[in-house]
Amino acid sequence: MIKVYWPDKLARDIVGRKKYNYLDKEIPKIKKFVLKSSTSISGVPHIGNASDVIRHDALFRALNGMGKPTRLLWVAEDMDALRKVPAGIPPEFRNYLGMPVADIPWVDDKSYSTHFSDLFIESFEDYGVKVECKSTAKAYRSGEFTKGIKTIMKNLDLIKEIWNKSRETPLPANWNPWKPVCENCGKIMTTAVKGFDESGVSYKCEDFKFKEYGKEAYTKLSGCGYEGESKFSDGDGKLLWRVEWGMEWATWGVCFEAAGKEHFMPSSSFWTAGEVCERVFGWPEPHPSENPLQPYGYMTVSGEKMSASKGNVVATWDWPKFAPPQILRLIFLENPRRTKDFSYLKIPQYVDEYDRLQRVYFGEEKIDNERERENLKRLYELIEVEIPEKMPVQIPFSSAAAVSQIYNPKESPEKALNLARRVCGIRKKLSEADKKMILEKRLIVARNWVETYAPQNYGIAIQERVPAEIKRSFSEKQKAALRILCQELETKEWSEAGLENRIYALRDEVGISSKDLFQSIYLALIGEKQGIKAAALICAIGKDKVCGVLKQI
RNA sequence: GGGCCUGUAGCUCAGCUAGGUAGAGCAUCUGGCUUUUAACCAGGCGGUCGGGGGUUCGAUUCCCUCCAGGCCCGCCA
Repeated sequence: MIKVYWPDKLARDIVGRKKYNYLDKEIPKIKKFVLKSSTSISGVPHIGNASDVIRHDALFRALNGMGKPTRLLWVAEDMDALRKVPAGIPPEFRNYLGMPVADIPWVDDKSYSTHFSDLFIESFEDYGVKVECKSTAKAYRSGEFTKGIKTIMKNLDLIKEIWNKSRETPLPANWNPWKPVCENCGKIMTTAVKGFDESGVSYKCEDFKFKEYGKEAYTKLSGCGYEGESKFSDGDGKLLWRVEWGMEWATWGVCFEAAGKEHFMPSSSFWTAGEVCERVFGWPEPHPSENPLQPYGYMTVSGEKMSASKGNVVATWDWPKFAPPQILRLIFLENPRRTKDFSYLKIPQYVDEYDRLQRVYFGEEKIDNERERENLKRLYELIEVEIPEKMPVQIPFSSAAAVSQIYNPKESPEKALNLARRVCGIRKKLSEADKKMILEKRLIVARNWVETYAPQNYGIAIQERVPAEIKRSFSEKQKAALRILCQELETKEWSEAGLENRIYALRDEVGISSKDLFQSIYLALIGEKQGIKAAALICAIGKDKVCGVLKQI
């Protein structure tokens, strides 16, 4: 029996679901399975935001794999107000607090939210994610939600009954879930509804106090005092969250949407929205309850939640510059319910894991246990951006990092490629496609990683002074070889290839083993028993520095 | 104070929803590699499965409890 990877299992659960959860009836046959992922655009969309999209995409692939017609929606929650100016955004944006992010000007014709959501959407391609993009602001204003809003307004008593289940104080008699945008000042947080009928509400723009994320004190937002009316059919406003969520599901026919754990607390939004979805709209709430994916945990960086307002974020479009996008998919698809603490130093290890999965997939690495093998192959399919036709050439990330420091792949691509080939013992001739892949997907990426996130001189740190115990450990032959090497470096100009030949010849002249010779070179220069291509290393460090070290022997 | 999730080798994880004397990769270590010495090959080290109870012939797997970590607990989305 082959164990089914969680997206496949979840996909089967979704397809096999029979009944409503609040209504005693059967779910009609579903023609198209709609998955929804959404992101609130409070600032720079970061890799933590991508987790929701990537996990839904895995499920999307699983359903497609079952031959089920499926749509994957991604929704920008851009009718939501800006509640805090995130780190990295000019402080003047304080003036826009309380306005829908879709209405805040950026540069050119872009709004604050389209600026960020466009960048986010463009970056989806790097991760192999294809989605249909939606925006709540557009949906409200284009009339896409008008029918849903009307249904809500016809069923206010029922909605109050549902919502009151999770409240201590019941909603007041004149309560209405519509939140208008102030026609005068453009804020949505400051509008207080004063009355309503079946076509709209009347409101006054009043001062509003709220807590900014991470702050104890209340922030006061000034209302402009304007009194006006907001018609539901104009869509210049939004429904309160719990109601909005349920209405979205019904409007778009959503079968599944995972969300962060805060939505799944008892009496939290998922449950209210679900009941609204079924009892008000008659659409089955998206596959709820315990499942392998939800509620999912967030990504933390050194123990802190990654969030736009804290500023400890990596933008989704920056990640591929220093790590393969498949790695991010891997991190999010493994153990999805667990909170992930991330560190840049773990990247080489994750890349090794990815490479291994690729080898297993192409049968280059044998896994005896059939179940495990199938599992790993499936995981590879789900994390790969585009599955290659045949097994690609692999360069371990740590080797790539070392090579990229000796020859900067951006400045001398041919030299870096050559060295990488020799370091990794690749004999076959590389095709142009191989070269491009190794250069762009590995060497340049590794170099960026080293420059930005890795310890200085990752792997090729030359030691200024040779420690006494290392000197003492050298045999007479080793010392002799190093002295000769030093002398010849000083008196002659060497090419890398020439130097390599000379080192091997030296081995025979002095009469020591390759191991002893190479070990002494590496121990003297970098304090390690092994190292990368001695000749290349010496050339990269420069003969002056090398001789400075070797003279100490 | 309450709720939910998580806790398996140094690291990342599998196994746990049909309970049967602990698994993988990476790292580390050892050996091999006479122009592939950070590649590659062979091998070793490494965990009383967070602690304690219980059910059972037998529990990492089921139940209870404690501990630790994460997240959440607003007429915010």
